[in-house]
Amino acid sequence: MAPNDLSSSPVRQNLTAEAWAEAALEVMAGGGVDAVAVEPLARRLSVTKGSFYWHFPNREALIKAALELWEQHETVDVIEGLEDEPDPYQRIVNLFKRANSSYRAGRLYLALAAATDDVRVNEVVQRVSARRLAYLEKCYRALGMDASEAPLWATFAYATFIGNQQVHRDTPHKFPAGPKFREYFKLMLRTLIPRASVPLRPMGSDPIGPLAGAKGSDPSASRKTGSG
Amino acid sequence: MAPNDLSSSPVRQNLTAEAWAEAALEVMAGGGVDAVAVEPLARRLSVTKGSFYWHFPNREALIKAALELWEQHETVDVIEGLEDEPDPYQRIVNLFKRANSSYRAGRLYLALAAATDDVRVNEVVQRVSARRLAYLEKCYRALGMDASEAPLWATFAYATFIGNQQVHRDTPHKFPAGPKFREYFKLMLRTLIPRASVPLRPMGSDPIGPLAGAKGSDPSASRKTGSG
DNA sequence: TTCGCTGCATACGCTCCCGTATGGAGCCTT
DNA sequence: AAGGCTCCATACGGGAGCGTATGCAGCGAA
Repeated sequence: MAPNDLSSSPVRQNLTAEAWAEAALEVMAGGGVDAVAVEPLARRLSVTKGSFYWHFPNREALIKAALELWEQHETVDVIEGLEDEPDPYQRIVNLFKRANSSYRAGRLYLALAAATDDVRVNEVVQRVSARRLAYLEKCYRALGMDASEAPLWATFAYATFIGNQQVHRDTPHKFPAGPKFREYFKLMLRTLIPRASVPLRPMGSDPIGPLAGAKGSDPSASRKTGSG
Repeated sequence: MAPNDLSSSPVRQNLTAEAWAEAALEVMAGGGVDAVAVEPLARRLSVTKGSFYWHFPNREALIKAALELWEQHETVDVIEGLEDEPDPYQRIVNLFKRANSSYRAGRLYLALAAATDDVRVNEVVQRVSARRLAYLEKCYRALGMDASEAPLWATFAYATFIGNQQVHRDTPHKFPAGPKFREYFKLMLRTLIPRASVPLRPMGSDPIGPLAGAKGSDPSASRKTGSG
């Protein structure tokens, strides 16, 4: 007996706490931490508050869980996937590619970082930002820079990462798209990765690659690609 | 209960609508547009809602007025003060100095730009951002760049402006301060203003100047200023 | 079948905020 | 001094969201 098909029937959803946290991150990307409300989130998930208060003691716990989930996404998924690359130059290139491809993740960071008043958010954002900066500094040191130069270049490069996401979000039609983006990308690489001091690798041709997110991230890129 | 003992204290404040808008911008810098609430704002100004609804028809009008005030601050005060400088190189330098000095204004921009959901805010932010980009592009063209190069360099430089504010806010203790900031500043100038193509002016020594905001903007900078 | 646990629904009181209505004190005019 | 205008206080109704209490269906175990 009991041939209950849980997969097709919407009766039993069995929402996990992580599903609530993911949904919280979703709305955080649009309105920041203050946008996380229990009842609207429950409506969004087609349940009621009763479900929420079973998984979480209160709204505060949801925010905490969401931030922890975000920090884990940012560190484990992003940084750890880059350690394989042995060439420090290519590591920075990969960082650039990631920074410009994950449009949604960038929006989440910007939305979270904007909550200046919230102490909980600030701590997480600070850790994430500091980790990125430290990783970039390590890359620049691997390129041959000393301890006084590397932090400056790391800050410079990271500021450009973040700033690109900001400009891309604030004025999408002004941000380089399509072939112009490839030009822009190469310009940033030439400028932000000085290889004059210690030329570890020649790298003459094109180190960029397919640029996965450069097309799908900007919808406006399709209308003005008539440059042949 | 007729005689109120408020006679000695400032009974008559005569709050203007602009004062309300300024106060709204104040809280926007910390929590974005959603943080603008009438009653808390009234308590902040030591009045009641009765005052607010005399100057504004509703909360929406306050937000509209605050955004208009902000846009005016951003365009009139910031851009117009730079047109005097004839040298395009020095104009960009001045832009850098402003971007790194007005810490509070930077926070306001970041907080406003984070409200992705709000259409009213997006329009204003887009105009402000586009104006800055256009101005920077004009500067680069004045340096001798053609119409294909200048937008890329303008975007590059502007992204670095914004990114610096973001990094400075998110990880203040990691951002270069004091003498390191001067180094960082010169590094950005060298990198972001290519003068190799058309050297309009020699500019040998130090074009930076006092850097007014570099000290007061970062509280952590006071502990490492061992030169005085 | 009965029991007990899980996962969620329903209902309620509370707080905060918005917007309106109304009154009233101060000041200015005539 | 009497009326009118300005600016704000007070009081009220309504809605949205938080947290709690309680009910209730499903499912496994005995």
